[in-house]
Amino acid sequence: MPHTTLVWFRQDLRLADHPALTHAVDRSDAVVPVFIWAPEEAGGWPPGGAHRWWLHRSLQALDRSLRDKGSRLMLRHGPSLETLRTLIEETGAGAVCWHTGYEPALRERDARIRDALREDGTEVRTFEGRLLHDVDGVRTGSGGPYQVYTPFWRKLGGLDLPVEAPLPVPRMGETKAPAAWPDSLPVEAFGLTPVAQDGVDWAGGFDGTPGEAAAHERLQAFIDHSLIDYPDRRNRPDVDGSSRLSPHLHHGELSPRQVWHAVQDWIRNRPMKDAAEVFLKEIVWREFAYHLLHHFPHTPAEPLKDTFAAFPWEDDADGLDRWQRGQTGYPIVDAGMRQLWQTGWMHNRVRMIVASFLTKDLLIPWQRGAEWFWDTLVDGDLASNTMGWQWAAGCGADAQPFFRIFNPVSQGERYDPDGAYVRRWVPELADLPTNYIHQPWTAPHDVLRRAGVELGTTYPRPIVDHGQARDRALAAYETVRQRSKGEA
DNA sequence: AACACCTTGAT
DNA sequence: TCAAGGTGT
Repeated sequence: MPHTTLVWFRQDLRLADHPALTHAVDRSDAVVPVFIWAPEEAGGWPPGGAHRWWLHRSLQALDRSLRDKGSRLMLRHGPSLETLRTLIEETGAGAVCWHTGYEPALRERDARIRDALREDGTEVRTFEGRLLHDVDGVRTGSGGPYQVYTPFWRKLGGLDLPVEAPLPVPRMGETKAPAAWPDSLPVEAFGLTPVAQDGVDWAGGFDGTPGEAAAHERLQAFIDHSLIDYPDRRNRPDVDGSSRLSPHLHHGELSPRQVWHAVQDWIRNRPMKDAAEVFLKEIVWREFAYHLLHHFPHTPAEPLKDTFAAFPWEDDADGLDRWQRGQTGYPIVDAGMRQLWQTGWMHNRVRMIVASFLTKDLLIPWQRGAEWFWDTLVDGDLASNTMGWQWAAGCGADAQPFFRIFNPVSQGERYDPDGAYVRRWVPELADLPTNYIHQPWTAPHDVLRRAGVELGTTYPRPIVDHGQARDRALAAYETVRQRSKGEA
């Protein structure tokens, strides 16, 4: 039994259901929790701005929880291997443990660190703390990875997927503290909170409460009040029926095992399997995203379907800028992009609409959209972001067929029928009557005047005509479609 | 090898 | 009603 064990926290900023921490507490006299800030090791995907804002607060929350237990979180600035070695020397630790990561660059880094530490004579133990399934253990009949969701879901067992019970918070107590705590940086030293520019604080309106306690409150509130209506309300950005667990899951304040068991408990108490199944399928979509990232590690940058490597995308800098700023002239698109910028989060239905608009209406490469989301989402997750964008662009696993091009007007009318979502995020349109809220350019002059809207001045005219843009996208698709046929 | 199937749509 | 074509068994 090693005298002291380092627990290397990464995307698992919680105390409950933390196999690495539990192992360390069970198996050593002293436990030293550590978080290392080393963004340059992320292989071109360092945490984005909004993500860092969340991380800052989540680290504070974790440190508070640890202090309540007589422990504390050691904060250090990378590189990771050298930092761990320094901490081992300072604390006399004989072992290090952590949870497996799945981002390609971090996976390689972790393997290198594991080998180096073992050569030093340090015991290294890694645990599964992020997923419900074993990414190497789930294979198709022919031994390959899945590329279609439904067979993947069935293979896991659907609702009958066996999920181990989550672990309780380990009993730490003062007895597990080291004789002396090493030095730790203040979290402010990482510079994670965006600096206000021109008197405007970007993060001032960010949404959600980081930390393990808030994550559990959110989960319980969702199960108690929203789960039963989830199938109907999850697509409505105006009524907010989604779980909003994504940032908590991404940062590991909550584990998918905890979510799974909480929902299964809810099912047991009432015969409402269907609503729960729709939600748990979303949790398994997250598993699928990790399955894909693990087996196709090139996909954050390159399309999964290689015929799309030759797709005639257009690098339209002005179009990208207007999309990012929510100035496309399509209200549902602009509402989504402004919600994202102001709160660090966007409703999933709207994520699909804005992604379709960028890739189909503007023909801008999906990678530009993925990069923007990466920088602006508090839940930015390499696996989910990559899968989502490739799905929307039509070049990914189980993608929507390319010719399914979202119509931003009909999508707005269907999922924001009263225009409440648009009015909230595009306030310059707030006084427009509902029948014009999703297509202000069709409103008569006097209606616009009464609503205080002057197209081209207070709100932009559409930057593309959707009908023409749709034809252009289909023609562009035709070029790679012919190519793939010719090669076959 | 044949066959069923495939998250979220548009006209 | 239409829109391809691949995936997985």
